[in-house]
Amino acid sequence: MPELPEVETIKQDLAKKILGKRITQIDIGPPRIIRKQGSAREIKQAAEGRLIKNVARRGKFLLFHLDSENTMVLHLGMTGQLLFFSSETPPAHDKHTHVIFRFDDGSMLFFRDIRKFGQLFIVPRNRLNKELDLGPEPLSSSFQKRHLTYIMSRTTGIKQLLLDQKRLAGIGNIYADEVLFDACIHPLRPANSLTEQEIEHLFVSLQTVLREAIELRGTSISDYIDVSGKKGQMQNKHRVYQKTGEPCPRCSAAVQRIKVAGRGTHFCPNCQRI
DNA sequence: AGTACGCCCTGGCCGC
DNA sequence: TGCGGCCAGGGCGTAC
Repeated sequence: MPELPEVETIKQDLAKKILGKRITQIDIGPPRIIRKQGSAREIKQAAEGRLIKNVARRGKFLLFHLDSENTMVLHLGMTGQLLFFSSETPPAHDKHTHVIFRFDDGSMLFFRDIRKFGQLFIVPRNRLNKELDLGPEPLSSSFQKRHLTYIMSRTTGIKQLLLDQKRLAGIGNIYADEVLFDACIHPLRPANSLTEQEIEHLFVSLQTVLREAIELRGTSISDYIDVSGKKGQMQNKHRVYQKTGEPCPRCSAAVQRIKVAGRGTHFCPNCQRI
């Protein structure tokens, strides 16, 4: 599932490929990738003929700033993929390809999404923050420990809080488990029960785990691939996610799996005490 | 306002 | 071998 590191990898690759190009045509298939925020016609109307001025990321959202007052926003959901094809490489387009962006140099961008949890919509740039309604970026240079302390000042379980995009942007199920393991914090701990040292540790773990994941170009467990179709390597560095029963790399205790907020949650019962 | 839960969707896996 | 049933989960709508 694409989380912050995967979307960041896609963003960086995509910027090199489509920055400054003009969208000549957008073909949108029948599935409801389009949902509420605007019909297919509205998206075509707003984006066709426009230049890609910038490719950015906010949380798990990809942002395509157009040469107008609008930004085209894409969320990859659980199984979304963006595949770039230069004009020389004829693409293999299948039943899971829901949107095709064509550019003025003949290149194309395919949006595939098996489970159709993805979203595509247009937002006027001045309403973007309000529409997305996201917490701070954990890797932003302006994100400081005191911000994390503030986020943690509630009784909600720590994992549930990390997954709440309104509190902190970009963390999904995989990195929530990996970050909490790195910080030696039990996923069910009430957020406001963390000590100063634990918040410090969590703050550092957020940076290290997410940065390493970006360096390794993300986690490819189920469907994630980059814009060239290549897998990331971070799954090889996972220490607890989907390692139920395997020895903890720190203490060799068996990794446990529980359900938290409806999500499979993996942790070391010895290193991460309640 | 905060929280809990069902729903969307498909492929993969399990058991019979 | 085939097939029904269940599971994975990000985000949103609904209920409390």
